Amino acid sequence: MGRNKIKIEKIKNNRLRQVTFYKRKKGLLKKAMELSLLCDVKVFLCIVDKNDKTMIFSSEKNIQDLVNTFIVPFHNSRELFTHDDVILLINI
Amino acid sequence: MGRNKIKIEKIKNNRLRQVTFYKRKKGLLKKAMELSLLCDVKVFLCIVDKNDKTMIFSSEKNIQDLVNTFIVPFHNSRELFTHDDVILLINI
DNA sequence: AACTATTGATAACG
DNA sequence: TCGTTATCAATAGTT
Repeated sequence: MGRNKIKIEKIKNNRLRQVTFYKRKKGLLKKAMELSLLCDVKVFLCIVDKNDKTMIFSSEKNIQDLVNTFIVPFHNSRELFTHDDVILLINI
Repeated sequence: MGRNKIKIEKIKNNRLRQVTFYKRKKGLLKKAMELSLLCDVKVFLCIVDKNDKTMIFSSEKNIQDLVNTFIVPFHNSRELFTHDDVILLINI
């Protein structure tokens, strides 16, 4: 989308990559929130940039709920996707 | 988007909610993958539905990287957003 | 599961 | 980091 279509690979230009990060992070955050509200599911999103600045979205307000829901079951989860898995799933 | 604009609140019709979940989960997964690739950042996404079925996307393939990156720093993260925070941020 | 009309997200620019 | 705009992408309702 936008003025041109871009390839999904690391954006080499530093400034451009930062701008895209700023915008898409916001977009992803919004989508995560919408999914949890619309579909009444729990969503946890964590983004870590190169400076180790960490951004977390959690649909669970209570910190203990958060740990119980997302951290504990993590070790025995049923679906774990990598980049390649997503590409297969989305049929790009 | 789509044929109509919808309110961001729990979809009451069960079948419709399931269909929307299927579509939007896929969309969110794609956006998460794209962000991590385009901007070279680490992304971790976890969705838990009402049946406790858990879906995880992680940009980190190595399980230890995953734990080090997303689980350990979680307890001292700098930005933690709730639904309301996102609404303020996105200016809906 | 497909289709498609329509809204939403965003690449380039400022 | 943020606003604007042209354009592509995601998806709500339909079939």
